[in-house]
Amino acid sequence: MRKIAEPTIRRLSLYLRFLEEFEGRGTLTVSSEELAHRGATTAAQVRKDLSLFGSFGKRGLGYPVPQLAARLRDILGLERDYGVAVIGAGKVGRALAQYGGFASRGFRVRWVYDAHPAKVGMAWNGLRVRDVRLMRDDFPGGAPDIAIVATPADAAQDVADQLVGLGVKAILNFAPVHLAVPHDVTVKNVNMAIELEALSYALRHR
Amino acid sequence: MRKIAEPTIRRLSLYLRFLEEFEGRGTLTVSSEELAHRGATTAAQVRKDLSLFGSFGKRGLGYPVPQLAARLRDILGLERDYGVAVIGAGKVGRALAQYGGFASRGFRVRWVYDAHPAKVGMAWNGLRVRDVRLMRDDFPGGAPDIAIVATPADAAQDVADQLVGLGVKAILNFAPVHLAVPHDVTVKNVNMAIELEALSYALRHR
DNA sequence: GGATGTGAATGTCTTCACAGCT
DNA sequence: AGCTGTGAAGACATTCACATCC
Repeated sequence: MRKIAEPTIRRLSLYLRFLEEFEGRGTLTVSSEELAHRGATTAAQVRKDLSLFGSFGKRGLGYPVPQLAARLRDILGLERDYGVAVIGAGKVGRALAQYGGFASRGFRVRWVYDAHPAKVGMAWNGLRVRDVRLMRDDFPGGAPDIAIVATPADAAQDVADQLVGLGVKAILNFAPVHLAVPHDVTVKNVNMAIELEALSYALRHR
Repeated sequence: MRKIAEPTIRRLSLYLRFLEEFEGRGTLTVSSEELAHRGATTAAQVRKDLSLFGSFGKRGLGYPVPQLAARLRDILGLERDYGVAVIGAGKVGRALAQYGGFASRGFRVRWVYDAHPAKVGMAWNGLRVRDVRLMRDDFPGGAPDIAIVATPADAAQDVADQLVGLGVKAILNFAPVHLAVPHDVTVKNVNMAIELEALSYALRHR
C-alpha cells in the first residue's frame, strides 16, 4: 500500500469532509458518483483513490458512509490529536491561533511565538505569546507535532532551522519562501501571492 | 504559446520573486541553476518553463535579471492593479483585508462585506465593512477584478453565485468547499484543513 | 440492475541528454 | 568552456471501459 500520491491524499481529505456531511444527515451509503459530484472530480477517480486502500464498497450499492469515514480518518491519521505551535504573531499567526476550526479536527494550537517585544506577552483566547528565543527550552519532553511558520519571509528559514533542531517533523509554511529542510521533515506551503498571481494570469489569458 | 500548465504558472510566480531579490541586489544575470536552487525545482525545469515563452537567456551566460523579471510580470499580468473584494469579515477576512503584502504587488483590497450586523460598519485601516446584501448594487460600473471568499462553508456557494452574477471572473476561495462556477470563471482554493491533513498523513506514514 | 474494482489507454508533467549558440 | 533551448524518454496521474460481484 506504499507510496500514495500527494493529489490522492488531498482528495481523501475532501472525501472525508463530504462523508461527514452525509454522516450528519444519517445517510448510510454513498456512491462514487455522489462523492465525485460534490468534490471536483470524477466517479472513476474516487473509485481508484479508494481502491488503493482496499475494497470498501459493495458492488451495486456504494460505500458505507460511517465505515468509510472512519477508515479515511485512520488513513489520514486523524484519530489522534496534534499539538501545534504557531511561530509569528502577525496578522496570519493571529488568525490561525484564534481560529477554532482546526481544534475540532484535532489540531490544537498550544503555543504562539514572536520575536517582537510588543507582541510578546499578549494573550489571545487565553494563549500567551512567548518570546521565540525561549522556544528552544520550551520542549524538553518532545517537539510540537506540527509547526506553522507565519513569520516574515526573511525570518522563515531561520525559524525552520530551529524547528528542525527541536525535532519538528511537519511544517505548514505561510512565508513566501521555499524552506530547505532535511528529507524526513515534511513541509506544505500556503502561498497566497502565488494563488493571486495565478488568478492574474488566468484573467489576462482568456 | 497557448495552454500553459498550471504548475508552470505557479513556478513563474516563484521565479519572479527570486528575480526581484536579485534585482534588489543589482545582479545582472542569473543561471537556470541558480533560479532552481532557490526554488524547489531543477535547472532543466526552469529552462523548460521559461522557453515556453520564448528564448530569453544567453547561452553560456544565463538570463538577464531585469528583462526576465519584466517579462514574467507581463506574462503573469502584474503590470496592472486589481481591485479586490473580500467577502466575509471573520478571522481570515480580517487578516486578508489588513495584510499589506498584496498591495505592493498590485492587488488592492477595496471592499469588505459581511452578513453579520455586528461586523457591518466596522472600519479596518479605513476600510468600512459593508452589508453583503448591498453588494449587488455596489458595482454599477463593473465588478471587482478578484473576489476573495472568506465566509463559512455553508454560505460560500451562495456568495459565489452572487459574485458570478456581478461578473466576477476570478475567485480566491478560503471556504472549505468546492465552488461550482461557469467555465469562464477561475477559482483557486486555499484550504488549510487539507494542508494540515496532508501533514497528518505524512507524519503517520514514515 | 447497479455500482464497484481495475488493467489498459490516454494525457500531463518532469527529467534527460545533447546539439547549438555566445 | 559554459549554459541555454528542446526533442525524446520516462514518470506520474487521470480517464476509459468492462468484467465482477452484491
